Amino acid sequence: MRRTKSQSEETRQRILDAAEVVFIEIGVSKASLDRIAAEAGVTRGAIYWHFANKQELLTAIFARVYDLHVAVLARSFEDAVDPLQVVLDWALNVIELFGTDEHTRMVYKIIVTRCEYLSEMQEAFTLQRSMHDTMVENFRRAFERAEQAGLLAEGWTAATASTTLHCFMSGLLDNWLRYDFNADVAKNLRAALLCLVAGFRRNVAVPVPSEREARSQLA
Amino acid sequence: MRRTKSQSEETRQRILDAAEVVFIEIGVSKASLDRIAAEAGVTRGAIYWHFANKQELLTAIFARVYDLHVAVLARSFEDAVDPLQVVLDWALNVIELFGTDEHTRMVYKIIVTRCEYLSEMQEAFTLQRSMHDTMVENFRRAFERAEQAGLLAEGWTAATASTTLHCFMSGLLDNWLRYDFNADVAKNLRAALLCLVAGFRRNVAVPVPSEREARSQLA
DNA sequence: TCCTTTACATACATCGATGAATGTATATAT
DNA sequence: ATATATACATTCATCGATGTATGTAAAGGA
Repeated sequence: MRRTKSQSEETRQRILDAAEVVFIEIGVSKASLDRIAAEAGVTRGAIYWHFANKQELLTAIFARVYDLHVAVLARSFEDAVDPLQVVLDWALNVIELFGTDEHTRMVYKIIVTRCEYLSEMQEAFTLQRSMHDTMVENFRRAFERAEQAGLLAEGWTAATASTTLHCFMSGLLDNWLRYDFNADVAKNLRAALLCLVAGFRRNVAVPVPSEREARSQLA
Repeated sequence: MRRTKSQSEETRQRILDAAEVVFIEIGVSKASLDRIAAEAGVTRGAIYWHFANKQELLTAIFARVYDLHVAVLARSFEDAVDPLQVVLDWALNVIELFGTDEHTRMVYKIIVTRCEYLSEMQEAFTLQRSMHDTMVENFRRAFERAEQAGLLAEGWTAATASTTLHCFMSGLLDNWLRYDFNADVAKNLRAALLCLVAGFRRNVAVPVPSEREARSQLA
């Protein structure tokens, strides 16, 4: 029995949901389209109707969260007065994105721990690359502005501060997704981030902002 | 023609080398034993003689660097006077391990980017787990000692400092292996680490130690 | 109303990889 | 010197997964 257009879109979404689940469960390489179809309550025929192959299915999973993803990454970066505050806000935004959206978490968990990072997958990894590249570029620009404005604490340069925060964020996400952090750990991570960024700032007495303050400045 | 014992061991090592190369090249899941055998200049028969299957071959690759790995991780941690210096030294040791030993780099690159991190692989991931767990535990203990000794700078707690450094190191290694850092980047990473750890210390004027100083204290 | 297209399900052919079975020449123990 | 275990190479059977081809019932346009 043929479905209506909206039913078809439902089927497509169910397939994507099922693929996420199965990929997480047994990894991308071992996940057969048959297994994914069973999880979605359809047959392989349905999958081949909506997607050319497993590769395209994987790409589609990533594409589904891409817009939300880009929206967070692209938040204003140039016009703000205090570059260190901007950097902090941006990092908090990323953490909040991962804390809020389960699809984002599942997709990144798949990228980080459930598939192999090969050049042939280039297209599928656009999501991860854009995230990484945006992070590196944003941090570099902001910390250079901070350095020129004399905002950086003794010892730090734009390069070292940028590298430090970038590695911190990468490791944070990697650990989060690899070991399934709970809410407590996430809270601790935010606290650590606040300390870290505060430490970049010159002449701070006890400047660690409370989380409420930090979040109010996001609004 | 049957080989002598030492020849046999040579063959085994050649298979392990070949497996590393092929795993890096096309990923663990797509790597067939046939391809690995060809790379090693033997047939699948030789591989099945030395290893039960691909899984065991993977485990053997990891086991080959395990001793070196453990030796670095286990370096003295309790008896040193300055816990922050201990933490720095330990982190520098890890960086040096990865900078020096190519097998370690390849093995970790395989773990991070060329295979799927599933529970069934538990045994194979002992290496990575021990590294991670040791890191977390060592950092936690050292920073707690530092906190009790009043060594931590304003704003930092043992928990946040430990988390920060742990995430930094995870992200550092992840980026290193994922994007094949060159020597320049590695130098920048060491500089960033020195700044970061210096920032953990209370009442520092401009205490960022030169790299030479830091390394001399390792000896 | 009829025709075409859609949205799948079903059936089929193929292929690569695995693992086991077997073959074989030689090192090594006795 | 002979026997046996070793260190592979070769062959074979099997199996799961893929992709395609075909079937089909209903949706939607004319």
